[in-house]
Amino acid sequence: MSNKPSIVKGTRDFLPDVMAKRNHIFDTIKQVFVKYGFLPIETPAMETTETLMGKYGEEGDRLIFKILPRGDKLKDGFKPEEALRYDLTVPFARFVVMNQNEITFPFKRYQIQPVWRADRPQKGRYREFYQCDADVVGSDSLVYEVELVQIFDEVLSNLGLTDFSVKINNRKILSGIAEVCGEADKIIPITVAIDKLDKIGKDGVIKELEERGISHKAIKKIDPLFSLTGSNQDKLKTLKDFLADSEIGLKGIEELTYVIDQVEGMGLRKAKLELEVTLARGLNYYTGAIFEVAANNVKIGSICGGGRYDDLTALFGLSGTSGVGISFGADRIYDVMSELNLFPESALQSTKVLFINFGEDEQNQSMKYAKHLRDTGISCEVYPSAAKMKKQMKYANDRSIPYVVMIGSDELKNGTLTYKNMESGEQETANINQLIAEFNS
RNA sequence: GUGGUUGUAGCUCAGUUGGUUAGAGCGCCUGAUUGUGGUUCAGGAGGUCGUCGGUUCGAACCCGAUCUUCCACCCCA
Repeated sequence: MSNKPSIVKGTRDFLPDVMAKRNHIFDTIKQVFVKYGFLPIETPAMETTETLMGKYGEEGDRLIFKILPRGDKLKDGFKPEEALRYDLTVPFARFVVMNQNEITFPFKRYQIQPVWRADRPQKGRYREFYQCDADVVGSDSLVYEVELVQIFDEVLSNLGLTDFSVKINNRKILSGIAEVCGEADKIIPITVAIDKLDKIGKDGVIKELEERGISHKAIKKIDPLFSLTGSNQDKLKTLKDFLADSEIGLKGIEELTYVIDQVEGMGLRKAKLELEVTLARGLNYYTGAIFEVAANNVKIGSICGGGRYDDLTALFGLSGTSGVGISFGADRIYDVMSELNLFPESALQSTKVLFINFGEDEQNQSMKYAKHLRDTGISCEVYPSAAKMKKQMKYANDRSIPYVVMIGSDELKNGTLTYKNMESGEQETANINQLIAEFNS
């Protein structure tokens, strides 16, 4: 009856060498979040279905993992009351409403936890994956949009990415476009269609707009937006003329102009900031800025996303608290970094020294020295038995431990130790204090 | 959710029209080396061919179901 064990579709085990690299990503992100004044929180893996349902568009509900009810409730029509969280933003909105009296606004929080989607897996698309979110609620200041773009730039530059684009747009501009075309009520179908410009091209988008019942007159009006070119400033100018009759559209232009001017004024390290009118994103709670980050030259979906949402907490009974936030897709960033070979060697090392075990007396001496090394902050371990030396050396080699220390009968007698550099193969004899001095130099 | 694709040793993959005992490279284990890993040499172990069922004298190969992988939609990190 011992069937081969299996793992749930779209999920993964992480081995130590993979974890070292994943932690490198998480640590880098966390460090930047902290530097910008964000505070950590966590929320439960499960939320009530009521909290989650209806927040992610029609498609979103389908992708939420529902938890089967238990006991008698199971008979009662299979109505799930609990579900695994689909992202970190909606649970955060719920969190803010419930804890509004304990937190200080503007509240800046970061959160690094897994989320689950009942999707069909593909490369770079998992059913369990981590999001690393930073959000601010309680302020509609555009200062935060500027800072969030800087955070994208700083994190990804620190991770070693050199070629990536931060795409920015504004939902108000999309509303303005729909308004100017006389199809104000069709903003969702319009944005969903033009979002695909990259993928299906201009003709494909036009076809899709037709299928979605947009008038030919409106399509003709939208047409020039498909071939928007030039610098961000050029695009802003063209859009401003295009949206001249739309109050909301002009408001979007004004916001976007501020953010772009500020960011460009201060400069970015590696990121390219690109205004992209066709950037829409599926989440329909966005109301202002919309962000997406793409790694150029790697064929994978977006690696980060984000935007401003004015009404999200209102859904849970707290109005007047605008929020804006971003999310790093750690799993996709991992895939990109693997493909580009960007993980540093140093992300792999753990134990620095292995004590070779030659017998009981030698082991006792090694344990004393190991404690000594650990007290000075050097990570080390003692091989647990007097196995063949070849086996012990191989263990050090396989674990990429850079030094081994040998204490045999001679060293025991003389109060010395022999240490070997595993990379160069050189070895020397010293006493414990000299060894510590060597490692700390 | 729709359509397609993949599965053979720990890993990457061969495997002829269905025909004895299913192979290679790498990795692993043992020895050459009783105080020296990574290199070299010699030897060895390891497979219910994803799973279940069917066709056949006979199935890794043909058929069906199922799971998994990847891809295109949908959507998204």
